[in-house]
Amino acid sequence: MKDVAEITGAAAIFRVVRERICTLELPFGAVLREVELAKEFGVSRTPVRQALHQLAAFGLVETRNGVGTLVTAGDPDTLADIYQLRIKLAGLIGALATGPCPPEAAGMMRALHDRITAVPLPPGPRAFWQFNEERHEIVNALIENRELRGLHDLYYFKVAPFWFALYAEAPEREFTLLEREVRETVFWLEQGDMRAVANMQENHTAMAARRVEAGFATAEDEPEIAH
Amino acid sequence: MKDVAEITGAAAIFRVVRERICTLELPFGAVLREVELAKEFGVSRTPVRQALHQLAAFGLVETRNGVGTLVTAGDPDTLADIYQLRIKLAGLIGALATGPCPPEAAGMMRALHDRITAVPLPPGPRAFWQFNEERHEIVNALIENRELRGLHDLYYFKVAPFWFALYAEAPEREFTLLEREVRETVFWLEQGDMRAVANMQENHTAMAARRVEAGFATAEDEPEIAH
DNA sequence: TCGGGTCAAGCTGTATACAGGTTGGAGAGT
DNA sequence: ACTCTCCAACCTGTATACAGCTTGACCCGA
Repeated sequence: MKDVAEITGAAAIFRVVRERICTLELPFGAVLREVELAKEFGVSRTPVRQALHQLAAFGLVETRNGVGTLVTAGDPDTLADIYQLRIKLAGLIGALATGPCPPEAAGMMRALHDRITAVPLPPGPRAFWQFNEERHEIVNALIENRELRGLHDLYYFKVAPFWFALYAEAPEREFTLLEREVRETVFWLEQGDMRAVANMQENHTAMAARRVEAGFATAEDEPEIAH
Repeated sequence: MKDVAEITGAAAIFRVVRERICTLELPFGAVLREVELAKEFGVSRTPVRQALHQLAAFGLVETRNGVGTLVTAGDPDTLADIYQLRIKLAGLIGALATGPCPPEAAGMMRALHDRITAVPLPPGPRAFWQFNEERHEIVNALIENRELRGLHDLYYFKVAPFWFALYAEAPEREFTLLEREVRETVFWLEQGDMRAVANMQENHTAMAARRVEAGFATAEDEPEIAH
């Protein structure tokens, strides 16, 4: 009756809404109404509320009584805090790594790289997002410490909307950087050096942080639309 | 009508249940029933469910359909992962510290130390818990990075039940160690050295991890009750 | 005596009805 | 033309009713 891989109500809604936020399909400040989502997913408000509350607990949305659920717009300070921590978390991947990385990861990452280089330039935002999503999942699965794995995943989605916004500014630059990151990751995975993979993640995250913060600063200087 | 400091329904229930778990008032495997909590707090099941789902998202409880909500019993591997990460998070406090610590923190910690040394030995588990809770809150408030602050707080409650179990084994030892930790913290806070405070936190957390894991190992060796 | 099937009690998951809060606009007064 | 007031529409928060699942006890048969 149902799809094989279908997840139970609230979790599915959680994922879908999270992806919409991360891909800016729901931009900062967008309002989510429980009844609309309930209709869309064919359920009552109850599971929808569950998903939204969980998103709120993770800081991606903010619920206001009588108004709705708003996609959280990060101020520059918060953004800096998030990226600072995310960089350190990437470093911890190496610090908490005990052995060499499993060999199948290199193959998966190489397959991803092949698909990235095969795609006609420039790919659409959707393809760009999915490439990075896949990269993230492969790397994330390598983290042995379950708690760190959860945190690394959590903060990936927390910075994702800011990072994804860069693609609209400079698609070819961001795509080139993604290809480079995947290529370097393939190299170190084939060496089996988990520490190096982590260091590289740390570097690329730090670079992304600088680009995002620079973009944020210029965006702040621009006059507001319809002010 | 209501208490001044009263928090809105679900958040209050969340805190109360969390504290009960951390103080082992609700031991591992204990079942929570929504209707019971609803009666106790004088609300319907709805806010109770909200609180329990949030606790589940943080890994402190586990909800099973048709059964109830069970307090999560950590296996040794999970416990090791949690402590490993918590130690690293303590280290990050120093790594992300930018300036000297605010002077009022030293005064608060010293006042706490005075109360600890003034209490007749040995204090009850409740007093022991509250002393540590207060120590944690003072230190946690010093963390500048909001994200790290949230994580440090989260993992404090995640290891709390395991750590608190040590008190039943050796109250005087644990109390002495707590007094020592607070005393050392006062010293470094008065020096204004945030890095040193963080290093000390890291060391004390690592020591606690060893004691907890040792206690866990012996507990595993013992025959199960009513096996 | 033991093993298996059945069922009822009790729990969580979901849907719906109601209460409380917020907001934007209509309309009267200046 | 402007401002203030008020209110109706709409949204979330809460309570309650119903559906589905789990489990342990009871009972029957071998």
